[in-house]
Amino acid sequence: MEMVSDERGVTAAAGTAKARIERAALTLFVERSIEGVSTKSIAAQAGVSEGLLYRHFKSKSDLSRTLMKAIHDQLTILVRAHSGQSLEAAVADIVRDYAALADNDWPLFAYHLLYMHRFPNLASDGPLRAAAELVAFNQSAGRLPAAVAPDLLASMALGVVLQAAHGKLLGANIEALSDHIDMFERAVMAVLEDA
Amino acid sequence: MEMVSDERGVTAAAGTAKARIERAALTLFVERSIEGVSTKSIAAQAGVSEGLLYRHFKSKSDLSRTLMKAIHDQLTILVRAHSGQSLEAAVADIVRDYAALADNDWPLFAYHLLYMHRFPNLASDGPLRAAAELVAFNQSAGRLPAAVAPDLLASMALGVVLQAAHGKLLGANIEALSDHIDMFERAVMAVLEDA
DNA sequence: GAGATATAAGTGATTGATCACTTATATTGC
DNA sequence: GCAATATAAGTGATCAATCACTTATATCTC
Repeated sequence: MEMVSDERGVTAAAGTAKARIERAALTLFVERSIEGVSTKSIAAQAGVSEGLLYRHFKSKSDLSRTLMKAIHDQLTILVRAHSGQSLEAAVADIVRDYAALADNDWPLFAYHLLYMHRFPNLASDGPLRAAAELVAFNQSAGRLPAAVAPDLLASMALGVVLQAAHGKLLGANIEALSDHIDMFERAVMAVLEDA
Repeated sequence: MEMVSDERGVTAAAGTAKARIERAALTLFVERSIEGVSTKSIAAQAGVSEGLLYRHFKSKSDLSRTLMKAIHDQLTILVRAHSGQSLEAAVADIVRDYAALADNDWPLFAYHLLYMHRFPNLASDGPLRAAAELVAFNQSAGRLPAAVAPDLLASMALGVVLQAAHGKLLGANIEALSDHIDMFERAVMAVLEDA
């Protein structure tokens, strides 16, 4: 059973009813907010009955949490994957992978961008925490000024990329984030070193 | 009739039923999302009847839009107010005022941070647009590199501060944004000049 | 491998609760 | 005594979730 994580599915096998439900929910949640979307409309968009939704998820809240955990864990792994390199290389890789993920599955990325704050339980181990650890390591190695709290500095650095993504949400003329990764990398490094 | 914009009211006179409704709505919207809050619960939190809500606002949607326009316009004016100075001075003033507004009325600021994307009609004239114009002016004057799209660069610069605010929402150890304005200013300038 | 039995996938009608909003009535300040 | 301000009691619609039931797919027994 092939596991995918692209336009066709989040964690379930592509094409299955469960994957169609997840994709429909994701799209509608981003368009109209989580609470603003009914289980009936999710089922209609997925082309399944409303009852089936409850065979695969115990509640609408379970569905929304499952989707968030999928992208949240994906982003966390993405940040941690580049910890064993020089800071410049790590930042370049993380920025590139962030942009690629956003471009390859914008609804999933936008879902995390918009609604992560509704899942505070997940925040204790997420991409922000992973980035803060990367900052702290480079501070203790003397490669970054140690005066700033690591999680705050990580927030500011990530904010450069995330707010550009937010601009795309609001209709700014940004097609693909990947078109700007060199600039993002320079800006992130500038924040880390000059703040 | 005194107009206020602090913990006790957004645009209405302090202490009036209308102001209490606005403040209750704001608090609940930030806690539970706009669609996740009922008119009944807003009225209960404000200590008024549900019907009274409809004497002051024609709908729940009107109420949420009124609140958003209030903070949106306030932020726009804040950015435009500092356009006639040197770039360094403008950035310092804007960062200071942003942080002060966030600290003085966190629910109102958080409301803008969280739900602005649900009001795309307002985006054409907002703080992001005002910041983009400031960037464009400094680019044409040769004080900033002209290679980057102004709205994208403005997004990235604002993102430094806004993502720090987001960190506070997720429970990071940030008490007051105003405690970090010098660092924010340095980071914003670094993004603008090095990106 | 055929028949029997179990399990998973799927349906759509229905539930009580809650939704945004309205109407009829009361109270207030001048 | 009259507006303006407020309230409580409603309205039909829609909500998330569950229900009894059907169909398809395994798994087991011999």
